[in-house]
Amino acid sequence: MESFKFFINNIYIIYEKFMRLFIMSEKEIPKDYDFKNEKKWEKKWEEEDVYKFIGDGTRPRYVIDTPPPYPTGSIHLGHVLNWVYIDMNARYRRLKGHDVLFTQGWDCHGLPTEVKVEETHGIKKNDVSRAKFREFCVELTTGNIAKMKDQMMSLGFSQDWSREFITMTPEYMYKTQYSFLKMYDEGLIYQGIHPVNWCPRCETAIAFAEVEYSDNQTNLNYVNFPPATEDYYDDIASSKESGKVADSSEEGVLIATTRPELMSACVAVVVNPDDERYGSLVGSYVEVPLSCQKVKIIADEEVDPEYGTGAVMVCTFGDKTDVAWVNKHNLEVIDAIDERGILTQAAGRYAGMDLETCKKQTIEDLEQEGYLLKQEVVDQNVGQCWRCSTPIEILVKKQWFVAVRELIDKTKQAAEEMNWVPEHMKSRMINWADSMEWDWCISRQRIFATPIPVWYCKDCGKVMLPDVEDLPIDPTVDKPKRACECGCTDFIGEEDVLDTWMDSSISPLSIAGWPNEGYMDNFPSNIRPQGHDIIRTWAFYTTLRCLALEGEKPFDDIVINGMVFGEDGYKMSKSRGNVIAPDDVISKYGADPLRTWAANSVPGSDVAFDWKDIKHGFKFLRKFWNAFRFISMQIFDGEIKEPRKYEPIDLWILSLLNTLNIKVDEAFANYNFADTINSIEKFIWHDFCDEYIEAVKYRLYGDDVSAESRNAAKYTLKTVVETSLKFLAPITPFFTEEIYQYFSDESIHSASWPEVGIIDEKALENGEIAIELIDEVRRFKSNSKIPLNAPLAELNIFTEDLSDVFQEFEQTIKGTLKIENLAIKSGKPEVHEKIVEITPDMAQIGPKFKGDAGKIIGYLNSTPIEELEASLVENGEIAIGELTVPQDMFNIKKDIVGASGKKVDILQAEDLGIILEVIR
RNA sequence: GGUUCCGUGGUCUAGGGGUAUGAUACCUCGCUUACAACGAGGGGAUCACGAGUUCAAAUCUCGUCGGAACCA
Repeated sequence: MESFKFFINNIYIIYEKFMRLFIMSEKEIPKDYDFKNEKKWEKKWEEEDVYKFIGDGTRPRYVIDTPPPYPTGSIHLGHVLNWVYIDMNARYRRLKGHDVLFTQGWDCHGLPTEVKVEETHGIKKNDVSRAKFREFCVELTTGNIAKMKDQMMSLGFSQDWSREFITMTPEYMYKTQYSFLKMYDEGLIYQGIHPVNWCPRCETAIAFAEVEYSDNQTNLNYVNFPPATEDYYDDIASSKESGKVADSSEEGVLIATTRPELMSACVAVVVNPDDERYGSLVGSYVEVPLSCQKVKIIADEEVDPEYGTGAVMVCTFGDKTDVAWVNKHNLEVIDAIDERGILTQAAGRYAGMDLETCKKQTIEDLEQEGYLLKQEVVDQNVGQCWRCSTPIEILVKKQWFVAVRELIDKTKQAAEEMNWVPEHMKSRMINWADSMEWDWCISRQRIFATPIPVWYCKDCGKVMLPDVEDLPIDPTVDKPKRACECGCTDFIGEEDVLDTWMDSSISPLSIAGWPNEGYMDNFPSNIRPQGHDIIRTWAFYTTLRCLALEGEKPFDDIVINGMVFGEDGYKMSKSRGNVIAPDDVISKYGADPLRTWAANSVPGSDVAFDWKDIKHGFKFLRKFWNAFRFISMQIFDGEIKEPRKYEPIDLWILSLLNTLNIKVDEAFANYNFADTINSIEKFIWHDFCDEYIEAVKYRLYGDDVSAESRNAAKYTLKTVVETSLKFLAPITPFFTEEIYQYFSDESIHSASWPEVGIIDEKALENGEIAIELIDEVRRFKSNSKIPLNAPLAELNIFTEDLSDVFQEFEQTIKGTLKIENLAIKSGKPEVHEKIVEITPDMAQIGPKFKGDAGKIIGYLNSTPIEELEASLVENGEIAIGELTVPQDMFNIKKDIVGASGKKVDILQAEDLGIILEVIR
């Protein structure tokens, strides 16, 4: 019976133990931080609508003009850098009590999507109807957006997705087309001709970025342009009609050209204004050989007098300088080449030839008719089509334009009014605005884009616009509601579409709800975050458009992020093969370490990706986790009250914590992101973990510690962790949420920025001194191979002026270092000091002795140290000739030599000016 | 070709008139009732080069060389 009772009893004890273990384990913190939990928090935030913009004006608004990326289907590290800045900013503002409008847009339209669709469906865009082709594009884009949205969420970006905007939707097209009509009405949009880069083989316009340059050699032809006789011509028409042709042998101006085949499109001859050879000829006329039009000789600094003859013919369009000259001097335009690279009727007898044949024939004719004087071989840099290497031509095409030049001054003014971070980025936009020579060509010969909302009357060609209430329209499908003024009811719909920058350059308006009433509440945006690569596009166009449409600058602050470089030091790009996918990083380390990498940078500076930075961020979070796990064993096991009395070391760490609060707050507000993460890291890792936790361990589990002191330690630990989590929350939202959930049911991202509590200057200063002393003794233990937790019999601190401080921290010093007897004494232990090094303190000596400073340095270097020491000991100064330098202008390093009878270790803490005597 | 920025231990970086901060890597030592993926210590930089201003230059000025981004 007894044994049964014993058995039952035992069972009960085991059961009880098991239950305690079970209950404990529920509360127990996992040994390692598991970043796979990120998914869990993502869901929680979404379900709780943590990022919803309220917009009722009860809280100050903070509106972010988020970049709408191009939906390629995957985000890259450049996006990560840009969006981490945005997200930190958004989260910081929410903590500070703002109602944050942070949404996400998608800039859908563009050539790459069209190309991709052609690839995947095995078609050319004209093989199917425009509607069908667009449908394919929308389908592809919709899928890509979904993928990128997922990736953004896995990075913890806190957009309010209920306000997402997509530029290919009818709602957005309405806004883009409305903006077109509004600017057209104000005369800021017009139709005109414009030079474009053209590949005659592919028969398509190509962007400057698609032009490849190649070096080769060609002939420079010296051609005589004889003087023109005024009455031979009617305007610039050929003199041939009158049958009178200038004499080829009569000396006019000798032109050097590599492109004689374009002579029929020659509209002027240009010389340098300072070129004495031609000074008297400027303003007079010469006749172009063969095609016989009369052209004027004009002057321009751009002409290099050293090249060729110093006289250049301008034609439509041999190269980019021709375009510049035609514009600048308002010259005629002659289309001599067609879209296939064939000479037109304008080329007279050469019409129908291809360029190469024409060139050959022209040279032959020039020679025969006595115009060609000389040929020489020169190096040439030819622009070629990147796909087929055909030399590109510059053709003129009818296009739609925004009258940029009318708005330049206003745009510059607006740029001046914005707060640029960093400041120097402003000059990029100002310089760009100043260099604007051509208006903004907004028409594109594509399909997947916002249609240009105009029709042309079939009879009179007049432009017909839709009514606003009918927008959005597709003029290739929809018809005008009215007849043309001329009575005609037949119209041709514009097939060209709008440049995609026409969509994205109204983002701050669109985000604000424009053009609906009330948009002014959310416009201008508080902040525009973007990369420096698109200052000349997105920042410039947005500013221009918001000024044109609503007469206001689009945003107050513009924060510029740098480019992301690969580990090889070059900008990340597929062609270079140095790309790291964000997903690779996330699957190995989680999103937070990637975010700390991005955060550890400053606006405007390019950032190199490096795995070791990711690992470093990961290690920091693990360190924080371990600290939390350690203190969790202390702070969750009973009631902790706000203490009435703190120990001095508590006041030290709390004062540091509150100083950090101010610093991080300012750093976030000023976009000094590297400052935020670095100062938090330094505080947590070194001040808190390495110093404070070590210094309070004895209070947590020592036997002879008062309940009051123990409680104060626990309360301080809890306060530091809970508070610093909030500083870190904008940077590492997942990690901080995970820990915060042990303190609160609420999300940390719904919390408020912590109040700044006590900052006790004296505690900061004295705590620093005490910590230094503790470090000194710990180093001693470490160097002497004494375990850090082994007791020391005696420590005597010899100090002249710090005895109060050490008295104050006596318990902490004793407890942390396990010292049995601690004494604070004045004077010195029975040892003596010897000066081993004297160096001048230039910060003092320089300003005082000026030109004589060199003498002092020389004297110190050339005089034996014993002599210097003797002088200092005797007089407290060193005399050098007529100069007298007091002791405090030197940095003096001393050694302690000899000791008393007792076996002691002597330590010097030079910075504190104290001597420690340790007895083991 | 133009505009803007940048050259600081092996690598990355802070600072921006008084010889230099931190990280990382490396070497040595140590398992300390959270963390060895940790802690302590150590070596390692004439701050790209040349000239100028100054008592004093990594720092200011000019030039040279090199790199990057954007634009043409």
